[in-house]
This record gives sequence, structure tokens and C-alpha cells, in this order.
Amino acid sequence: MDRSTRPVRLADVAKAAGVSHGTASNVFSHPEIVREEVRERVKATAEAMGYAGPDPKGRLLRAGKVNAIGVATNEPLSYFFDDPFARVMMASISQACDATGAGISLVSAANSEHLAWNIQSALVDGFIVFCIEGDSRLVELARERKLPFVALDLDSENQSVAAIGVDNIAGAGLAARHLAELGHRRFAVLTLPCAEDGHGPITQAQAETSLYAGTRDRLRGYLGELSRFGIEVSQVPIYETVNDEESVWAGLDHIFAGAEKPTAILAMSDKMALHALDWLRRHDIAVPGDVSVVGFDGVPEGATSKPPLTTVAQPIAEMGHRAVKAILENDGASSRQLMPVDLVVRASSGPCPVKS
Amino acid sequence: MDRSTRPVRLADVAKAAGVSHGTASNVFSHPEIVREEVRERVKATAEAMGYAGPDPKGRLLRAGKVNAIGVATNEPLSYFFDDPFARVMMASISQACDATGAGISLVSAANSEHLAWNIQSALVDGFIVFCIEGDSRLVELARERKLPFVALDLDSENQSVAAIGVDNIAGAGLAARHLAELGHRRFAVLTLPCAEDGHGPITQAQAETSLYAGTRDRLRGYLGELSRFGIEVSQVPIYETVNDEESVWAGLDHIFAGAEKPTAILAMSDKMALHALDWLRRHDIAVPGDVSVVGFDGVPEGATSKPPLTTVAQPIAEMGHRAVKAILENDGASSRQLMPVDLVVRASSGPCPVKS
DNA sequence: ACCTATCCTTGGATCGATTCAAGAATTTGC
DNA sequence: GCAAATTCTTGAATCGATCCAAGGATAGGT
Repeated sequence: MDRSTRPVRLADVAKAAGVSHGTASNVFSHPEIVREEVRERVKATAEAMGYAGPDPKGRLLRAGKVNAIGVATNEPLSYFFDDPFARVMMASISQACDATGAGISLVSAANSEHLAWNIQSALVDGFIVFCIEGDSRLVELARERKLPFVALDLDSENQSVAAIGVDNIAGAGLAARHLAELGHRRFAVLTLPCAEDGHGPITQAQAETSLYAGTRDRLRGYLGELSRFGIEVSQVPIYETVNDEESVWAGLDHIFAGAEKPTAILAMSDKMALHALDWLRRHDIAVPGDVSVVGFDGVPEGATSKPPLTTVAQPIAEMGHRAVKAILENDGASSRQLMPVDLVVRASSGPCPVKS
Repeated sequence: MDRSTRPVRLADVAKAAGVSHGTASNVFSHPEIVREEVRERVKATAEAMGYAGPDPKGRLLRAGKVNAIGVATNEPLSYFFDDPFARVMMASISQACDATGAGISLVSAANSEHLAWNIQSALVDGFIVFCIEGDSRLVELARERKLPFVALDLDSENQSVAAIGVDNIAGAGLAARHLAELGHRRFAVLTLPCAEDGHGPITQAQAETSLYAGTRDRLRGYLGELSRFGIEVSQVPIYETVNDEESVWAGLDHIFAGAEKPTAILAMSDKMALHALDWLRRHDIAVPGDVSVVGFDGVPEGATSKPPLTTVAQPIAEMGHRAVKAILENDGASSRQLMPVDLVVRASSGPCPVKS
């Protein structure tokens, strides 16, 4: 009867040891209420039969709680370890989980079919959804599980979605004002994706119809503040990137190919800003001598880049902690929390160079 | 009957829709074999009752496969996102998982009681164990689950443990020889932990009794090669660190307090080596002018540090891929794979300065 | 009409454990 | 020595689904 693998069940052990499965269960889960002699006998039998201990699969069904929270994203799984923002966020999420003994399940999928299935079949007590690029489908799928749930980012227009995010408009405004006050008048904007996998130069109108509210809000924040300084925002080149080196560099190639070269670059993520610094260094453009760069996020890499990056810092650690708290406490209140952002001025921004 | 939450079961939906639970199950799992009219009716009923779809908990028990692999460590969960080596390894593990559609469960625990429980109750199809610091208890617990299993590191003496690791002795030897060939004769070694939470200066004899075979082997590799160059290894200061900035800096404080200052530092991890570079810069000690530093691991940060770090690179990506493959294929063969290491010479090592 | 083939639907068995009310065995009290 | 109290043990019920053999209904062929 020994097929390739032999699944020894608790019941098998019980029978072999001559006790009921109820008692056998107690041996493992409530050893103190089983007479020592019996306990030892059952344990010895289990050992002899190669029983690996109560299978969590069975226990789970009865207990109901998985004791793990799921973190879901649209990006490939490696996003959690590659992207600086995600990394910091995950570090704070994992601290909070450690404190409560909860585990973490990373959920993702390359294609959207898998995504649906992965979300639907994830064994978790709740979801934290990374919707950095605001995929509402992801949010929808997660909500359908009817588990405790919180989105990281207030992208969704749907006010009923519990979410933790930052004030993108105000944050972008801070960045724009900082540069404008330094005297800059010729700007360029590097955006996060507006459409699925879109990249290339776009118009303000196109950006306004962005699928992703986060991108849209940051852009509004930038342009709104700039126009307050009398800058003709329709002239500001806007280049859509997918937040990677290639598209950022392509964007800068494009932006600096024109006659009116900008003196200030607004980047919607630190990652983009850091790639931009690389590009500028390779093109012997001084930062902040010739061009100032301001990022968005406040990742630690920004503090040690060359030059250190001026950026709009999100309270990432605090957001992570709150997200975990929201899942674990699940007080039903689908709260939307708006966290404050902070302009961190470092060396990548400086006064506008005098006109040559 | 409506307690705080109402758990709607598939059976409830089936009854309400007037079909058997078997048919209801098919509506969700094999929609194509259910007559359309029935299918729609059941789906509508489910919707109306607030049924969230088949609960994976139930499905799991029947199906047996979780479709997730567990990655376990002794460190806090945030280790996966903070430590450079872990990050690179996790990135490659997650790539491999993405390719097969598997999820990742991070398992850890602050204290060892939790550890046991977390390992025992983790819902996974197999374990990859990060035993960078070679905790054999962790390995033991994971093996007891009798799931596919592979340790990252060949620490364990137990040859029956499936493991993927590098040739620590040979790798350390490469580093030592490189420096010796550059003319260095006064060395210092920064080790990974030898005992639980130990740190401070230790003797060679103490290090030889290290709990952790990885630490021991690297030390053997270092000292073995050095003695081949006629260096009196008993005079080489060995300082045990816990792989963080504080203990590395304390180690260097101690090492450089002596009269015979070393010209070459062998660090058992890149993380330590990078902290050492920071310390040296702060003390205005030129690298490699006054002191050469060689790390171990080959993390990407080493390529961009100041100066770029000479190191013994592990094929981290390849190891991650193989680990996942080993779990998913689980061909029973508890193989021990020894991966080759590679000396990567960058700017942190140079000729020994002429004696002053 | 009757028989057969097709297509759904049914209900029971199963996955692997936990829990609990009730019963058996042992000990204690008088 | 018998009833009561105590302590374990038992076996059935449950968790939430999937699977499968068997049966029912419908349609088509003659």
C-alpha cells in the first residue's frame, strides 16, 4: 500500500498506538491533558511511523486563522527586493509583523490571469496591496476576498477603499515650489506611468487622463505650483517613464535634445531621480550647478547618492506600520489615512544658474 | 443566527440556489460543465449572499498543494529586505518563483519558541532555509516537516541535509592569497559570529570551535593560505562581529589600537567590508593606500562603494534559482551542491605600502 | 413509444486535523 | 465496600471545499 510517498495521518498514528484520534490530537496540541504514559507511547509511535506532526493544512481549516498577511502587487515578485521604495516599505511591514508574530506572504503574478488566481487562492488573513501604479483591478480582486484589506496609496477614486497614502498634490507642490524659489524657470517632468506600459513624451492633457491617480495628482501638484509662479506650464516637457533606467535615460535624451534645456527636473520617484543623476553625470552636466533634480519618496539611497538627493519624503516606515495594524485590528472602519510628506533638501538642488 | 460575521459557505449558497453543493462547486471550479442557466443562478445567489468565492482554506485541504515556498531564517523578517546578501538572494529566488507562478512565504521569529511554531505551522510546499549563521536548530525544525527542503549554505556537518553553498575554504583562500601576493604581511580578520551573539576579539582556537561551519571554513581558508605564505597566523588578530556596523567599528577600533597595525583586512561578508570602508574613511586611512580590504559575497553595493570593493563573489543568482528548482522538482536526491566562487578585484585592494 | 446516448446533477466520501459532550476508568471519601 | 469526584479517553461532528460514481433528465434515432 506504500505508494511513492506515504502520507502518514494523525489517525494512522492513533490507530497504531491504540488510541483514538482525539487523544492523538491532544498529544500534540494539548500534551498536558494526556497521561504521560499514553503521551510517550503515541509520540514514540509517531516517530517510528515517520509522522511529521499535525499537518497545518488540516489544522488551518479548523482554526480559520492563517497567521500571515499577504502583500500583493502587480509587479513581479522581485519588485519587493529590487525597488528601493518597496524595500523600505517591506522592511517596515515586516517589523510590524515580527512584533506580532505574523508571517508574510508575497503575492504577485507576471500576467493578469495568474494574478487573479494568486489573489483568490492566497492563504492569508488579510491583504496589503501595493498599488504604486494604481491598478484598480488588483484592488478589486483583493476586496472580493472580503478579507481585511488596505491599499498603500490613495490612488483609487473609490472612497470606500481603505487606504493609506500621502498627499501627492501637496508633496509635488513642495518640490515644485522649492525649485521655483531657487529661481528655476525652465522645468521638465519625469512621470510614473500614466497608461499601461506607456512611455515617451506626453502632453499635459494626456497625463490628466492617466489611469493612475497618483501620477495624476503629483503632476497636478507640480504644474499647479509652477503656474502660481507664473510659469507657462504648457511649455513644460512631460516625459512618461516606467520607472526604470532605460526609460528615464530615454526621457532625458529626449528632453535635452531640444533647444530650451531645462535647469530643473521634477522626478516622480527617487528611483527615477537617481537614474537621472546617473544620466546627468555621464553627460557632464553638473548637479546642481547646471541642473537641479528633485525626487519623490525619500528612500535611503537618496542620502548617499552623488550628489545626495533633494526629495519629497514619505513617512514610509509609519505607513508600513499602520498598514499592518489596520489588517490585524481590522476595526471594520475602512479608514483612509492621508500621511504628511516632508521636503528633504539635500545637494541635488541649488539656485538656477545665471543665463548664459 | 447572524453572529458578528457571517461565514457564507459554498453549501449555503448551494442550498439557497436550490442545487447540490457538488454543482455549486462546479460553478466555480469547472464552470464549463454546468448548464448556463444553473450557473448564472448560482452565481447570482452567491453574489446576493455576499459569498466571496471558494475559500482557499477548504480547497487547500483537498488539493494538498499550497503553491508557495517558504523561506525561513533565524533573523527577524526585515532581514530579507535589509541585508544586501539576503536581498540579492531573495531577488533571484523570487524570479524563479515568478517563472513558475509560485508564491513566497517569509518565515521567521524573534524568539526561538515562535520559530518552532512558525516553521511547524507554515503553509508551504517546501522550505528554503537561510542558515547564513548556520543555526542547525532551524534546519532541524524544517526537516521535521518532511517537506522538500534545501539549506542555503553547507554549514551543516550533516551530509544528509540537502544544501546549496559555496566552497568557503577555497573562497577565503582566494582572498587571502590575493592580498598576500600584493605583498601584505600584517593581516586582520573580521569574522561572522562564531557563537550565539558573540562578538569581540577571539583566538584562533576559539574560532575553530565555532558553532557555525561557514565561519569556521572561511577562517580556515584565510589562515591556511596565509600560513602558506609564511605568515605567522597565530599573530593575526581575529575579531568576531555580528555583521553590523556597530560591531565592525568596535572591531576596527580594537584592531587599530594596537602597535602593529594591519595593512590588510579580510572581512567575511561584504556588509562588514563596507562598514569597514566607512570606518577607515572616517579615520582618514587611505584604501587601498594604507590598508586593503577584501570582502566576501559579491553584493551589488560593492561595485559602487568608495572605493569599489574587492571581494569573493558567490553566484548568488544561480544559487537562488537552483534552490527553487530543488524545492519544486524535489527529485528526492538530497543533493549537496558546491558552487564555485570568484575573486572580483576592484579598487579596495592594492599593493602593501612600503614599510614606514 | 421505446431504447440509447448525452449531458447534468446529486450526494456521499475524502482531505487532516480540532473540539466537545458523554462515557469509562481510576481515585477519593466516608 | 459503595457512591461521588476526578481524570482521561472516546467517537461523532465540524471546518470548507473537491471529486467521483451513479442516477435522472432530456433529446435523438428508429
